[in-house]
Amino acid sequence: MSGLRARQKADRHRRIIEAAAALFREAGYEGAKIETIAAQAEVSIGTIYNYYQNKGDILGAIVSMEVNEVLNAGRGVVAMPPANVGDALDTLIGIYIEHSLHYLSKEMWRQAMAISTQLPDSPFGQAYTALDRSLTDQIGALIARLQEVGLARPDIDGMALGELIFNNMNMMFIEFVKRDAARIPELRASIRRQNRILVSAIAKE
Amino acid sequence: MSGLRARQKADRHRRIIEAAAALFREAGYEGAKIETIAAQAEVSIGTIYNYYQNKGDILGAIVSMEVNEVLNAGRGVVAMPPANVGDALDTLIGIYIEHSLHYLSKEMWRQAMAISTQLPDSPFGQAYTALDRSLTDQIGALIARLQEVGLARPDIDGMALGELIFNNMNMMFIEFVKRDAARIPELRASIRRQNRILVSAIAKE
DNA sequence: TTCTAAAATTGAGTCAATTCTGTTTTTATG
DNA sequence: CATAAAAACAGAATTGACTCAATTTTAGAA
Repeated sequence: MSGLRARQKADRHRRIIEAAAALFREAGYEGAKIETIAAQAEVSIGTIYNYYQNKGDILGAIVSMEVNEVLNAGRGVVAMPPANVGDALDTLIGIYIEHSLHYLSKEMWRQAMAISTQLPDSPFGQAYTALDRSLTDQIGALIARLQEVGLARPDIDGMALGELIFNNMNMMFIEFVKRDAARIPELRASIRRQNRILVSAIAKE
Repeated sequence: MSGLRARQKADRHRRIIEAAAALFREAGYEGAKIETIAAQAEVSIGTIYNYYQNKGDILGAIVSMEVNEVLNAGRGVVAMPPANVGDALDTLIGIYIEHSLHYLSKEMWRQAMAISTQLPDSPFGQAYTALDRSLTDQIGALIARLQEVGLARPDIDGMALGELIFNNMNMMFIEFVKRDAARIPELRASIRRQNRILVSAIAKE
């Protein structure tokens, strides 16, 4: 029985997120004042803090939506991977990266990453760590799949390899969002170059 | 002719850093108020901001000292590496990690990392990126050294491999400082496990 | 020694996130 | 319905990083 209270709650959540997302994009995370978000969402400052522990958690909610979309898109690749290790990795990573700036600007990513290390125990901090874990697992699942279909050597520690690939990709992505001038094609090329070492070590000849 | 002014300047720098380092350790980065640092260092708030652009830059100065020490210690390993690829990497990385909590608490690391992604163009942001680069280069130099002495295959892209190893280590370290309960031996073991994949791919049989 | 411009210091004031407390709204109960 | 407890709201007050205009100190020329 979704009462009035529950409906109003969902509605306010939505309004706050929409107002924040718009403002973050327009004015940047730092430039967006809670006061303005509150006005835009037609709630008071106090209410925002009733819904989110701090400004970072609002951004966190937006980031989570983005990453979950990416994870969904990745499932397709794991289910039917391209027919060689190099392309399979490149395709999956490509999905992650190409998607990354859909809803979030680089500045928003920088803030999100910063908050997740700064406050690892806040709701968003924990959520972000979980999202990273999911991405790592998805890469691990791809490796496992490639081993199943006989494209990758079965004696490789798939889990460790998944972590290695994710960690490298993630660091490269962090450097990418840190430089506004950095471009996606160059990022992908760098990651491919590094993965080549791994690919040659694990692909069945 | 180091005049009075230059001497006072150096002295104030030192006092600010010492006061800040003590307070960051005691009260944590967030818990340390600029006001308190100023009082402890016997300068005014304004003076602190004359010496450092913001609170993060003070922490940055401390982090830089730490990392530079680590880089120095690493030089020895690169000059005379252990006689196989696995041990060589483990020794160098061991130096980095074992040193890491000498002056800096995990909380201080978290803040430093956060600031470096949040404000990549601030003095500290740029310095931090440069330090990462130096560490990457040092790992690259170790690989090159191992190739020279015939322990590693010469056809490997040493630069790309250095980045890969650093990026993975760094992400593992980030996760390490995010969890207060995480311990150094487990961190080293995880990194070793991941590097094993690489070692088997690049060591000359 | 005296004087002046440049450099450095000072701390009260500004700004924006977050907290806190009193008020209003909703729900459940008789 | 009436009402009391619980939940949510509002916005003024607090807090702490950072700024800036006024003041003090230093360097070095006359």
